[in-house]
Amino acid sequence: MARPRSFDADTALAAAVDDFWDSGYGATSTDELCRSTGLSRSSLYNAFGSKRDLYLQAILRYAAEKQGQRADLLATDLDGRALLRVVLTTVLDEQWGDDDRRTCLMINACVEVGSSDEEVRRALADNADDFRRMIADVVRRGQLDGSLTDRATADQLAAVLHAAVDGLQVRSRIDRDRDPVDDAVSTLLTLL
Amino acid sequence: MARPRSFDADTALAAAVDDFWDSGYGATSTDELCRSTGLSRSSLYNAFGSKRDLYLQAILRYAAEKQGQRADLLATDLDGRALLRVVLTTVLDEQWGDDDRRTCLMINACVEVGSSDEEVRRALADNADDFRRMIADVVRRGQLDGSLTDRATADQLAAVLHAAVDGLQVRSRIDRDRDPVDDAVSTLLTLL
DNA sequence: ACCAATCTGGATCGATCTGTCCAGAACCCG
DNA sequence: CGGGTTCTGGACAGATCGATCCAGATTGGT
Repeated sequence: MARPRSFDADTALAAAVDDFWDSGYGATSTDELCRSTGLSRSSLYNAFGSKRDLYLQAILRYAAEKQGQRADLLATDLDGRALLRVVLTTVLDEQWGDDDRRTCLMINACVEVGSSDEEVRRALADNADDFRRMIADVVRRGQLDGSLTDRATADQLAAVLHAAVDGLQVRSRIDRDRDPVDDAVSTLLTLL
Repeated sequence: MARPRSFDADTALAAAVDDFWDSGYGATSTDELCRSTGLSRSSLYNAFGSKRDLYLQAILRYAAEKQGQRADLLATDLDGRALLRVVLTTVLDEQWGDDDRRTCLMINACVEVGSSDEEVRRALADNADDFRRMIADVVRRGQLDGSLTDRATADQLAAVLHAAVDGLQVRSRIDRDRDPVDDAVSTLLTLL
């Protein structure tokens, strides 16, 4: 047909994810996106449409990757309580392992764009639902094996756990010491 | 001495708070700040220094106002559990009453600037500490009057509650229906 | 080998950004 | 009432923004 692309679109998208994750949507310039992806402006716009379209695709890619990681975690044979602790600490490990202690890109997007872009909002809501479903699966496992409370349904507990881990990520942005965050996870688990 | 100011600095600062709250630091232009405050560029820069300085002052003003509101809540004579529910729902009422369902300016600032500005970071951390202290006071009241669990210390429970309410605010940015958020508050209270 | 189609580099556009600067207006004090 | 000081409006500077456009390079199909 014609001249083929000299770059891999998904590799470029991965670089864009990192940019948006670092700086958010507004503060990431198209120049920076060209630099990090290695594409010229023409190629960038030709491949992804606009900065906003690229942002949406970056969010979808990030969400898909997260969903895969969650499936991996569920494949272990830990009891419910132990697995729940792994789930919570894994999220925080990722954040504290990063120099800038970035919050999950989804949280950043919730705060920055919120409901102002319906497609983005839907992507964020879908991802949040997936994450809560995964947490609910873990809680259900714990309720069945007796390691977690059944004073509330798995879905109800998952909503609380999801909120708590998101809030702890926000806190981790400004805390210097991780101990209080880990303590909060332990306290939360003692309540379950 | 000389010509006096033709505007009230705190009124202007209040307008700036609203701008930054609406759009964050980066997406709020100095033109918009001039428009909402009614000041010319000269007056704005003369009074507040720079956009970044104005942002810091806006955050400090917002934090001071929040701290006053918290003191008011503590002055009621509800039992600990009832007061805790009021505290949590008050935060969410404020958000859901807003058309854009803005998250607390402090959360926005945590996500957007994080630790990249040490003065801002300190202001955010101080405010978070204040809020947690207030929650701990409420929990302590509930532990003394027997309406709340003492399976963990008040400080430990406050850390969990603070994280949860922050996470629920993030969720509220993209949820269309408030019920799941209220349900999460109820579930959280059943665990205490 | 040549045509048609796509991709790419880079210049460029118009808008917008933060911050500065200066001339003149407004005021207090003596 | 006048002098010295501060405030104010608006023009301006210099940089950067997202997006477009076009000429030329590169390819597959015939």
